[in-house]
Amino acid sequence: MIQNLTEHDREHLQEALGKSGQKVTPQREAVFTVLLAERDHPTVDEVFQRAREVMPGLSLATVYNCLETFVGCGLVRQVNHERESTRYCPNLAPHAHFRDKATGRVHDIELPPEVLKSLRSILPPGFDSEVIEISFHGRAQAKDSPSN
Amino acid sequence: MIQNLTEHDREHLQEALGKSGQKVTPQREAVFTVLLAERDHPTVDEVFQRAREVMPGLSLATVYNCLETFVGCGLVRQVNHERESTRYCPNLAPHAHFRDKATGRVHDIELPPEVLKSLRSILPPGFDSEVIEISFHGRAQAKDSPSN
DNA sequence: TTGCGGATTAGACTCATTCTAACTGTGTAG
DNA sequence: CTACACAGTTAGAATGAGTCTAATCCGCAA
Repeated sequence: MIQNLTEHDREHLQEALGKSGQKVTPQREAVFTVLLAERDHPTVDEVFQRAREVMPGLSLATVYNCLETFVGCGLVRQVNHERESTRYCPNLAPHAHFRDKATGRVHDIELPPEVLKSLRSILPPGFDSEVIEISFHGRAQAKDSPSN
Repeated sequence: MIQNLTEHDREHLQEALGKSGQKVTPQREAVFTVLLAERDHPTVDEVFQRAREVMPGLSLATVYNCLETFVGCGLVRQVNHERESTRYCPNLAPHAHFRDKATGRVHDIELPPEVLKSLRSILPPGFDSEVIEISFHGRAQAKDSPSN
């Protein structure tokens, strides 16, 4: 079940929100509590359901707002970051992607075998990966090179 | 503009489709041609628009079908693989994610600094990345460890 | 009190994707 | 030749995550 925040966590919340000029509200506290209670990468809807157990009047929109706020002040990370349209590419060689924030363009980045190998090596025993997706997000000054 | 497929590419298409018991159709050819013509990681809708220039009657559903078929027989890769609900986690340390196909669960995988560094090193000059997302997809025999 | 502004709310809306049911065209058994 | 099967295609409806909007709430300052 959902416990209250520890003093430490409440301070953490307050400080992070304060830094970007925002306040602790009961709703934010509830959502944050849910996130800390069960660290299973919940979806927005799961957060909503769980938080409602404690605060029945809470609205879905508020959960979206809270999570956005938290991400904005670095309290929480989004896992499925890029939730845009799916894109396709015919480049089958192992490669990473780089999304240019400025242009929205996606560039292919070659992925040397040794890097791929070092990546695989970080998986604990018992984890068997078929697909690895790597995507960078940032800015590219590069000219319009033939991506892919 | 959209050229016809080279003989080589047509054979490639035919072979890949044939292997999984499917046929080359004019629509599939058109969609494949579009993918090869401009390798800019188009969205489904972009593929649709471009393919329509050549085949005006083509429907959006067919483009979805074709792309799914192509991915299924390994002709094409999906870039934005996981298009599920966005998930959130309060683990701010650099880490990768592992999605267990069987359970749908997401596990955090620790990301050692040297691996992170080697990843950054594959970026060509001019590419400046703020965020790196790494996600594995596969199966985990591991017990229900506190994913986080 | 009054008014302001940030936060919250319900519900409408958007938009990518999926589903459905009808239709087409080709191949094959009779 | 005929007809049945079946994969592929089609338009449009349905779904579902996420966003937007306009109304309301609430604490605080004048």
